Amino acid sequence: MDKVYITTAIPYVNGNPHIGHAMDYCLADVLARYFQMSGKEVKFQAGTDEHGNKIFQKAKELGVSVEEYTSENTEKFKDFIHKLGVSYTDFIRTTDTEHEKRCQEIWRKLSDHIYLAKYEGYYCTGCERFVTKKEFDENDGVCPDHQKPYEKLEEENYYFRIADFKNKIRKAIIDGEMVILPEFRKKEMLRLLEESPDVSISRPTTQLTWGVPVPDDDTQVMYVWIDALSNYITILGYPEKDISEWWPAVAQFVGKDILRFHAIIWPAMLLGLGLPLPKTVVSHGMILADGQKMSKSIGNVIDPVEVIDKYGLDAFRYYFLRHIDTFSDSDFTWAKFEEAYNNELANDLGNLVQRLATLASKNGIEIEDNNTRNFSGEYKELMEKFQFSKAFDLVWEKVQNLNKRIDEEKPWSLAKNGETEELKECLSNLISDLLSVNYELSPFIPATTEKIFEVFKNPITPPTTPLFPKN
RNA sequence: CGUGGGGUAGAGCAGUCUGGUAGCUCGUUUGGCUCAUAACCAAAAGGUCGUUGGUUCAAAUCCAACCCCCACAACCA
Repeated sequence: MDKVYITTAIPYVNGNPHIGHAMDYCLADVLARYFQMSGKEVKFQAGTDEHGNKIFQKAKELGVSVEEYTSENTEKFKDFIHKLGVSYTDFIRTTDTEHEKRCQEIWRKLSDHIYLAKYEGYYCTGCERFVTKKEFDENDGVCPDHQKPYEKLEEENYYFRIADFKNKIRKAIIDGEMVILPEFRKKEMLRLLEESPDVSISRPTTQLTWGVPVPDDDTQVMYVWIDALSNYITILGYPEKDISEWWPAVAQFVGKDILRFHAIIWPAMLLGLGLPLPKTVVSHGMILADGQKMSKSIGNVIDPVEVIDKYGLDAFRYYFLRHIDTFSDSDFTWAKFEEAYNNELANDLGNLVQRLATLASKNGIEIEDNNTRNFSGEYKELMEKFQFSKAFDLVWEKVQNLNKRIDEEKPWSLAKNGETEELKECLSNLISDLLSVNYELSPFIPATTEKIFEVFKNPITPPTTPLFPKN
């Protein structure tokens, strides 16, 4: 049996789960369910990124141990993932001991490409971070948040020599060995690749302690990259285990904001380890609130949990998988959401199920349905190109066509005229086609499609409460 | 000259690669149906395709210049 591996970006647990994380999970989940239904064995990773100063400080502020803090937050993310109905199979925390050990092994294996160098720059003791030259100039050398002049500071860091891999990465991207989606991001990445400097991958312990220690140097701790990115393979047991049955991943889902790390640093690491590159890196767009970027300060943040609590999980999945484009930025407003909910979920699909079930049950129709179901060619093609919103559109067209057909074939007239044979055939066909459509809807809105399959088991019984109630 | 995306009916978008009567959804108006969650179906109205110039028998689509909006620029998606 074919095996496929799908990954999601691991969120940094210093905040609450938000809509951006939800996108990652939903997209990956649709693909996972699709592959599962296609008879593949699926491994689906999810996890949390838990190291770094921000988390360390946050815990300190709250007066709890950092272990307690990260555990609590990880639970929040797990709850969130469950709430989204995500069918992940494996969960990783970067604080897992196994992960930390494996990370150190990975560091050792990459050591030919790692060097120690001095970094000199301007540093704000208030922010506890270096600022860019540009930022320094813009603020006239004084931190606007702390009203303190930046200090010139130098520190020693380990660097990972991206330059060693640039040619190979470029070639892999161009040849499609590692596909970057969407296409326009690929171009952007190729350009960024050319400019990519070697990347700093450690911090002195004087600055950062909450992280994986650098092997054989107790004055340095790993900075995010090797620690976080390696999760995709440490979860599979790398390096002790042979991961070739799962790796390379068929798809790695990331937000466009972190695509560059997954298209440059991550491939460089893999090449350094002698591992194949992921087959596809899928970058999804951002969700805008009424045309604007969501931000806490503007106060226009859409909380996915609120949407789910108000309208149900599948309504959420429906909107975000169909009306939010898979690749480019799309807009969310409550008005649009409600419109889609009422017109499409309730009127198109909910009502279709209701009217067909009622017609069948009133006329004592029994369904003989032992067809093996499968996905249409066009649907498969779109799904395998990760064009989920397009695939969803395609299926929805079929839903609407069924409503059309009912109107054309007028089963209620057949019943009135006592044309029982014709009636039976008409309804059986309609129901059978609905169930085929339902099958294709399953990766997107699994709970609803399960209910629909339930409705059309003999004896056919119309849902007692609407699938998508209005108000 | 930082990089990338975009400007097409009231709104949201497709069409641009591979030029050839401008399309979809919602909304609006009108008609039909009655199985259904006042749901469903049909039809109509509505656009100088950002601007200007060029290529062509023909341009939303190719070329050039310009205007406007948005995102990104080491992790507050």
